[in-house]
Amino acid sequence: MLLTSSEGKYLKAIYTLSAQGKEAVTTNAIAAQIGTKAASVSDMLGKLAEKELISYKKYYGVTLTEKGHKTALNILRRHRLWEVFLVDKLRFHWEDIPEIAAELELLDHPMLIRKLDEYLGYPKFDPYGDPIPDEFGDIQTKARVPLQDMPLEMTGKIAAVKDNSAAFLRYLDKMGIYIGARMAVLEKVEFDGSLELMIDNQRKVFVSREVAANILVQPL
Amino acid sequence: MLLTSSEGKYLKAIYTLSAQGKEAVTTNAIAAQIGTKAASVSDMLGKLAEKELISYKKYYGVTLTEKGHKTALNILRRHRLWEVFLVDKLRFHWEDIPEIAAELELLDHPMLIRKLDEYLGYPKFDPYGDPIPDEFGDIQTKARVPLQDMPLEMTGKIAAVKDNSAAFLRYLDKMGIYIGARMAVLEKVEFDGSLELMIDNQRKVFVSREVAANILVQPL
DNA sequence: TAAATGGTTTAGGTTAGACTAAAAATAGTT
DNA sequence: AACTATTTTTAGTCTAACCTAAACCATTTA
Repeated sequence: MLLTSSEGKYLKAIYTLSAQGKEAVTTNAIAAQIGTKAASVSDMLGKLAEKELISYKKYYGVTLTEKGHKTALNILRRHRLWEVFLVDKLRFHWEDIPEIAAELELLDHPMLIRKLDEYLGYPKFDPYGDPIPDEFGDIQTKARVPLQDMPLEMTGKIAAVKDNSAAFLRYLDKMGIYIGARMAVLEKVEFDGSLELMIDNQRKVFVSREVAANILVQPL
Repeated sequence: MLLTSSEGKYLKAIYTLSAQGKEAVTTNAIAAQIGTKAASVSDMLGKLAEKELISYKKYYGVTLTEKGHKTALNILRRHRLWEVFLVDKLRFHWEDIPEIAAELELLDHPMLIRKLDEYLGYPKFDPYGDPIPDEFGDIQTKARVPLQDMPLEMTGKIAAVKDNSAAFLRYLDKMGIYIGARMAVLEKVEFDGSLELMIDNQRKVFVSREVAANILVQPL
């Protein structure tokens, strides 16, 4: 089963969107996600359904089939492995990598990916803390709690961010918040939902409710 | 100036072919090189001429313009840097890499290539011994002599191969001939042009005239 | 329940890159 | 100088992926 790179783009978009809400993914949502028009999406959905990668009921959105799901996970695996490469080896800053990884992920060479994986030391999470599926599409999940829901005093590790935008990531950098950092919630401010954190047992940091909503913590 | 990946493919082919013979490159030669039909090549030549990447006189073949030459060298630079990555870092065998590098070279991210170059330690030659152009298109050349022309007893280093086919490379591997190996010509057999070599001051090896014709040596 | 609204699909058109078949130009041979 | 063989170009199709505009469907609102 050969995929065009465009088909891959659609599968990834559908995967991402259905990971968010549980419902069938709508045409417009896909169009917005990949920056194209709804009409083009309808076109492509027909082709993907033809190949049995999605199940598609006209006017009622799409869901991935088993086959489509596997394929999407494989693309995601490639994407996230390249992201690790870019950050760990080439020393890219994490705000710059999604664009490049989006192109690298299109290369479908199983041997290349297997060797890359080995070379990187079989990483389980990408630089944003998102899990990297293995060859079989299995994902290793860790228990994760939104930062807002962490009880006071409980320690944890920053596990992932929900928002990968450059602006947000730059902000986190400036605050010294990074994936893997130790942290604890020192105080919750009632009236605006902001939090005071202790990072690495060293630095105290204030974050707003909006920021906290985009950070996931792995309790320790 | 944005290039489609197909245009890049043509420029590289034209570059390669004009590096061989000095004449203008013919339509058929390009078609053979990139595995397409002459009619398709004619089409594309028109477009490349439009962009002033080649100078194109109908029925008389093409040559690269200054601009086209620069562009081709940049693609070649990407290709060869990725080849180094595949062999040095991912431990690919050299027969497997041209196919993968041909896809990686299509990614045009100056920053990516700059960081890759740095990460690889600014290599000057790819795994086949071919020189890697720098950012400005400058190529570092070493004095090189076809193996057949090496005088008896003179020592040298295997510098490059002219034939990158998997079959040839596999053969060299089996004979223990690799880029960088020390060698000297022990004897030249008159009637068939074959040579007896000493490799690494340890092993004696016989190679045919055909094989010798595809090996370049850097005299020491 | 009928109309308005908004999301979705269809219809038809565009572009890039390939193809085949046919026409045209070049080069070689008498 | 004309004829032939070969190479190259042109002309006309095809497909994938996109687009716009128009039609269509489902749902919400009056």
